Amino acid sequence: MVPCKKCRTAHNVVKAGFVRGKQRLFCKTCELHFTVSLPQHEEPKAARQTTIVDVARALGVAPSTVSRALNGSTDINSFTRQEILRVATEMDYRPNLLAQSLHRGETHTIGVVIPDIERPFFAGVLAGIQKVATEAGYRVMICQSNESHSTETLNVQALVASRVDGLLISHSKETTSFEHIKLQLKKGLPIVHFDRVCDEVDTAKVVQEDFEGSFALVEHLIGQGCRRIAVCAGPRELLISSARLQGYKAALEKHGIELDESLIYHSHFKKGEPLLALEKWLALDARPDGIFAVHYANAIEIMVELKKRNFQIPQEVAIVGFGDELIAELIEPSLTVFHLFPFAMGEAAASLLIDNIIHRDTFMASTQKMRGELRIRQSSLRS
Amino acid sequence: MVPCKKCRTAHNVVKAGFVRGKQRLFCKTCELHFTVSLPQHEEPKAARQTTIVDVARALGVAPSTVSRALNGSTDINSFTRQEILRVATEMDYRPNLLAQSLHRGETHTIGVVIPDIERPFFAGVLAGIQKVATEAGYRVMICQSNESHSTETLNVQALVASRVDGLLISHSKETTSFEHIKLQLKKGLPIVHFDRVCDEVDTAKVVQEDFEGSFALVEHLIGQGCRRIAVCAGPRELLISSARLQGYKAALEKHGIELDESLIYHSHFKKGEPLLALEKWLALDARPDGIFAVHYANAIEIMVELKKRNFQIPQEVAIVGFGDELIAELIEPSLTVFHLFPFAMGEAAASLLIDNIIHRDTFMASTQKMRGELRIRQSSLRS
DNA sequence: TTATCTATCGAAAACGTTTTCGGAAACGCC
DNA sequence: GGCGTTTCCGAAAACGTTTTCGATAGATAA
Repeated sequence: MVPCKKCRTAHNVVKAGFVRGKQRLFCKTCELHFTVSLPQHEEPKAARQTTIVDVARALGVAPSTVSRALNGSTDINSFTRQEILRVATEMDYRPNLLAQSLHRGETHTIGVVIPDIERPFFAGVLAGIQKVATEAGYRVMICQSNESHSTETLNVQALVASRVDGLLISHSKETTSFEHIKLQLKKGLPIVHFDRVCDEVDTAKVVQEDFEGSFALVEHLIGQGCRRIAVCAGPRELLISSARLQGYKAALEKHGIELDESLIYHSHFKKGEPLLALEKWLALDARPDGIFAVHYANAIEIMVELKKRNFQIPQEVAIVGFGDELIAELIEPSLTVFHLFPFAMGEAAASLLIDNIIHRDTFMASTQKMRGELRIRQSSLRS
Repeated sequence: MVPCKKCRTAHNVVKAGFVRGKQRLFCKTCELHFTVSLPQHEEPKAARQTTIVDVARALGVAPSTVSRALNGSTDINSFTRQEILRVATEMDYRPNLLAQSLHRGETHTIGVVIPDIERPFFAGVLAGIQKVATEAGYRVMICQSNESHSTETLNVQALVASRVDGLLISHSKETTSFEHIKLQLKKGLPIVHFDRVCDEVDTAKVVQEDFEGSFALVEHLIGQGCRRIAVCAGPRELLISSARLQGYKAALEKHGIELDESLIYHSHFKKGEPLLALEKWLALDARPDGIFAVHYANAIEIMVELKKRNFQIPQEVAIVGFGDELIAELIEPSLTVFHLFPFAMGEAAASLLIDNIIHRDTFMASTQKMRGELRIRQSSLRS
């Protein structure tokens, strides 16, 4: 019935069970097992991208020769090269980056993990990263941790699985353990921290003037006559929070103002939270005459609430915040801030990372501090 | 001197030139060319990721068997599977996504092209895209066109070169030719447009209520007694601009207000530009008593300028804008807007795309319109 | 027994590159 | 003409998977 695939005759072919739903046969002459494949209505095979092999075949040369022509190797006749390049463009050849990456062991892609892409600060950083990366021929893959430690860990794993050449990360505020970072670092993955860095590992870092900025803001408040300055601090776990709190304390100390723990409130950058702090402060016998929020958004929230309650700003309470956005300038009164340059931070971080990737062995981890600017506006100017 | 690589004797070996800097030799007995490679101080070979082959070797099975165990094939003994899984986790095996993608011809990655990541609207869309994509097991690669047509084209090419499985795109305002899109579409790449769509091609689209929202805003102004309503329109080239302008015109027409071309100004969403429009309008004999900006940021700019000049808002001039941000709520007077839901738009677009990718042949392109909301605030409320 | 069947596995091809190594031919020089 | 040289190119391996196809052993049915 069914002819053997080898001897083409059917007289010694017997059935031999089933495999994966198909009838199996055995030719006793050839001692060959085989299955009958139905004529299989041949698919029109959606037009593939042309490959190096296609180009080679079209010219009657070897794939390796085409590769040589494309990659500017010297080991090739210039006429041959020109012909190959001509045909390649003619056939609209585009190298398959996957195959290239697989072979070369590098993807020319960098991974970025940020807490929240919707925060203007991080969006700005991203834009800076994109710019530098693109110019250097790198692609960018972005993940959001949504301020969750477990998501952050998953993000890192996903990026590593995609074989990114390096990692840029700003930790979630939940993150207190850095095993996921240490693991990759041990495997040799270049990693650069920015903004919310981690001091447990030896990576290059880009940070803000957290201490200096806070110091400047608080000193400015003192200069305006404030003596009871409350602070809406950040999550205790974050390094940037404590650095900013240190700046606050240092400014007080310099000017001989005693620290009052009841004026310190640790928030989590969450909406509504600063109002709890405010409630607490307003209930004090001695109310604060100045408020410093380590996140400008918190400052704005507090200011809006104070305005609602008819407080005079800055006369009764002066307000300043860390970080800046258009809104801080447009709100009334406009908010005194320590202005940051997120775009520049992104550029710096990406530059460091790419440096680290390229000079993997000689690269020395360093910490770069981005300049910020004290921008004095109406919310604190008592003159 | 130097022994032949084959016969191991040196007595018939002669020099035969140089290749790539290395001495070349020829053994006349074996008729063999070969080069002498210096003992090459063996590199310690930076610890590779463990592969499927490593796992296979550790267990004495074939790589295909390991693959089967990992992929839940039925063609494997359950004990074997367990052993393989055990050893795989023990050796911390992670599949190489590059190799998988190369083989399967799909990357489980989607590409996104947006004009500007720093615009809160697009950041919101991105967040929505990320959420849906991640849940569906897709990674996201983002590019910015910076409102440049050529950059946009390069972005698309780069993403295609990275072999993304599909494309989400919101066009730059420069883009009037869509050849780069048509080309990829012809090659069978699933593409979904959002916000700034293009009606020349048959793709699935997600749009805002551009017409309806504008209509509602302008009708609201009319309801507040405005009769000379100026419009700060968008770039002529963008579909969303003309849709919004149509909404404006339709509202006027419905209420029997004659269209006055001198009240229409086409801006490019650029900072400072709306002020030129304002200048023009204030120079008119009959000044506008209402202003509609098709971009809320323009509305805010205009409002800030009018306040500087001591205009009464909304009494002398009422202002409304398309789109929303926290700043619109906090500025004084707060701005009446047509509120959008960028996150939801991102979710919808990503869902459509993934649908398109999975059901490539049966997928039918459709246009989905996102609901918006008229949010009436102080800048237009005269009562 | 013998013919068939099932369960389980390995070998090898394939995905699209790049790179290594050697072969063929032509060239130069005594 | 013999020797050393250079130029240009092809074959094949490698990157890490998945998939196809056939092989084998034991089980079952005839």
